[in-house]
Amino acid sequence: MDDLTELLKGVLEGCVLQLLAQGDTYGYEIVRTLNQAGFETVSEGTVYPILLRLEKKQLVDVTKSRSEMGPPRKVYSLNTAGRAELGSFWQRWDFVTARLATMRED
Amino acid sequence: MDDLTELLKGVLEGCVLQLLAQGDTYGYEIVRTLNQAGFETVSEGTVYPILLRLEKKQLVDVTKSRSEMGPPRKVYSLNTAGRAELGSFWQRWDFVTARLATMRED
DNA sequence: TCGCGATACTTGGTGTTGCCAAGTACTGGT
DNA sequence: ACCAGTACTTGGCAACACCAAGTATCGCGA
Repeated sequence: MDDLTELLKGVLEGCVLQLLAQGDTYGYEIVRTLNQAGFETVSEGTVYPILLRLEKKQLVDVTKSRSEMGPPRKVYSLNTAGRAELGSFWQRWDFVTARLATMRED
Repeated sequence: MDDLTELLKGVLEGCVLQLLAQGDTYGYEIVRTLNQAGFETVSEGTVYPILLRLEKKQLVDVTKSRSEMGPPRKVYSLNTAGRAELGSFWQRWDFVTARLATMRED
């Protein structure tokens, strides 16, 4: 698959929100989940900035938790504002996909 | 509808390619077509750079044509490379939408 | 004839985003 | 002591949509 970079703008943040909605998790795991979900080239340098952004926008709560293997994890959990933002994301996504589907038909 | 800016990255160029695939046209008209297609806030400052980009990438052929109202138009027509790029765009788009649909289900 | 509005295109600067590379640091196994 | 795997950070880059302002052409009404 060709370069998806531009098409992923805004989308990856939505993906991370969606993953967090399915249960608390942390950066390193999110990277591997996204890789298995088909976004094979997404790496840590992409995901961690997203998480820092979500934190700054106060869409997530953060707790440190010890790990058996390696340094402590920053475990993220979606808060109320985060769930609202996720809803807004899907709304915007549906809007765009609908318009594109229409344009494609004509 | 909220701000779609980030979600439109890469998408608008695809839209322009798609419009050109449906017939030769020019910038000013493309803006209005996009506006009527639901992308109401897309303006000239967004569309013209896309057209210059397509021209630079040699995905379109350009011909000047006089207009009854106003200055001459730069009429764009999709060439072979442009049609290939459009196909590639839809392929990438389908890829992303499919992965997002899956992530949403789970 | 003078300006005004609609048409039509250009360009410089801005902010956001994904991406790459490099670095830091903790842990367990050999 | 070393190394691989785990886990997070950060600086710089390129691309894109967007805004604002500017330029230019034409037709029409005052």
